[in-house]
Amino acid sequence: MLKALSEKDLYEKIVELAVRRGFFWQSYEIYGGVAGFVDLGPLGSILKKNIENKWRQWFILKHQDFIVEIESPAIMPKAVLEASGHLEHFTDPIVECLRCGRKFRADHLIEDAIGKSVEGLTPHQLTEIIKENNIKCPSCSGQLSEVRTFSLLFRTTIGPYSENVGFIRPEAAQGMFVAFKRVYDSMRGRMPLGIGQIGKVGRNEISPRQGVIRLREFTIMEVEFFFDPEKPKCPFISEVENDEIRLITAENKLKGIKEPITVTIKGALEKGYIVNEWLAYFMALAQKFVRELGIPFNKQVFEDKLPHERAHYSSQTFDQLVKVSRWGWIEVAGHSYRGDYDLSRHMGFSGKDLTVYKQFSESQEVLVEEISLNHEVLERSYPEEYRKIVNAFSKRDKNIMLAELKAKGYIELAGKRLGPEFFKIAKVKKVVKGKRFIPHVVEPSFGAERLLYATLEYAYTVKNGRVILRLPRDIAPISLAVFPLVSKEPLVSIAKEIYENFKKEGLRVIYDESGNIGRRYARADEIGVPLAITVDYQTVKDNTVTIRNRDTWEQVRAPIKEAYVKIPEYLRYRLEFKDLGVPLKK
RNA sequence: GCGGCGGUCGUCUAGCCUGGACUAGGACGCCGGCCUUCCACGCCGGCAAUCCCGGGUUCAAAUCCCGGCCGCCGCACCA
Repeated sequence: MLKALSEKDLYEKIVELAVRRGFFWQSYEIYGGVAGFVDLGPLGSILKKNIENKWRQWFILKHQDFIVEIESPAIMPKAVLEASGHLEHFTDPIVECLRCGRKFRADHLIEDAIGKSVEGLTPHQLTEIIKENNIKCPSCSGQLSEVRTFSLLFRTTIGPYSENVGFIRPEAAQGMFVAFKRVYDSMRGRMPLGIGQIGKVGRNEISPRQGVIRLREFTIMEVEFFFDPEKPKCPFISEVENDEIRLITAENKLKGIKEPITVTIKGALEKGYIVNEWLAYFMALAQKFVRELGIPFNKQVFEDKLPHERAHYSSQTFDQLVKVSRWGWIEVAGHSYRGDYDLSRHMGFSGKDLTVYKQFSESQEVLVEEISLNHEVLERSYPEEYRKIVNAFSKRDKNIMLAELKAKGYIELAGKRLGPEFFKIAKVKKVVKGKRFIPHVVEPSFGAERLLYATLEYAYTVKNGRVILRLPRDIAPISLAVFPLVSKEPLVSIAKEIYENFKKEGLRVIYDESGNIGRRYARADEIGVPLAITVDYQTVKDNTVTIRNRDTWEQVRAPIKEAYVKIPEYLRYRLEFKDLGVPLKK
């Protein structure tokens, strides 16, 4: 234990390197810092953009005819988060012990004490239950405070009126649900349709203490994928069906088994471990994407979340976990089946039609839910407003009213909130040429900063006492270093010219002539520059340079002209190092 | 938010217990120069810390005391 405390762990080494070389550091340092916020430095911001671009390749560009990217605001009006359920569910009821000061989740505490579910009760009701049952602090038996709520949402106000409350979004998803109809229309009614977004989100964590791993403001990369629930098949599943993934199944978790099983995507679908093909497809892509960041398959696992562990909107969620040194398995992505929860809620709360229409090839008989008024109950309860209500009902869209009833538990007509008892819902057979439906949604959602950290951790290696960041060469923030062997003419001029030419090719390049060649290689290795070109005296004679491999320290010699063409190919993994030139004898 | 421990150049650290000789020392790094024909070489010079912030005790505070901030560990929390 003492040894563990005195020796630096990998996390500390990464943080030290990150701070020193400009990947990331704690924000607001000169004012003492604030927990849960980081700045990305010059190298970190490039690395993050490269990770984002790789995500883009895997999730957007690969499917660009039907998955598109948008940007929506980080600040949301209250109404959106009311509809999404975050205002209600993103809040924890908390009680404090008046004696020892410990804080507890009030609902958990009560459920433990009286063995009954108290889900959905107000803080006031919870306080009453605590009093009635004389529940005390489980730690010191002290008196408990009133129950209050702690919201993980960052609150602000919009404009000059303080009653106009807004929040920083806790996920990018809601912006995409709210904009669904616009995107759907601009994509000319494409179904299935994916909407992706990369953006900052905020969650006001109570006590984030895991550096870059647990942030109050971070970047999410997510796709909301909308499809017809009657056509849940993914046409690309054959591309990935033989891929193996490691799954911690719900079944095994309930038995207390936390070891993952290895199954093919096909097997996981057949056995019902994964409920939907699209979800499975995105999980397969997710695994490959993370693999390309340098995190091997056997350091990744998907954990099926049990109902009580899932977010309010989800009917199945897999956490995608990767192994890191200090904290073990951390979640880098969530893969959720959100069903029609979000669109239904927004339809009910906004009163806007968010269904899509599909036409049948020929008329079909379908079962349709139809809502009508329960006139008897209505007339008895509201004899005076009866006619007004009937009138209002007749003017409204019946599908939207159905959604409103499901989302809110009531429909507002002529100023009255009418619960389900005022309506009749019948399933009727109809012969129609098409129908409207609410798309279902599957969501792969990644945390960019966690991926960035994990990427650094897997890249970090030590060779001969020197640090080498073995970043995948297509995401390394700097692609190439150019050095004169010694800082003398004409080597310097030649090296600078080569440096300029690579910059013109659009590469991120560094030029360095300080110190000696060994030191320059070492500095480049430490920030993960995959290749280094060195101009030596032979360059003066025959226009060849040496190219050095960061990972092996091997060198090849090649004509400069060839290097301009081949190095970009190497960086895209289209060439291997040996293809760059002839091996150099030591 | 509670409890324990900690916070000194960019990084790692010496000093703190036992207040004064500290103008806060070193190493690495970084910058400039010399040297150098391939892996943190050598030499010279330089940059860099009002010792986390604020208050107190004292003739005197990096050092002792109190509060705050931040970090680590444990508890709680983590849709």
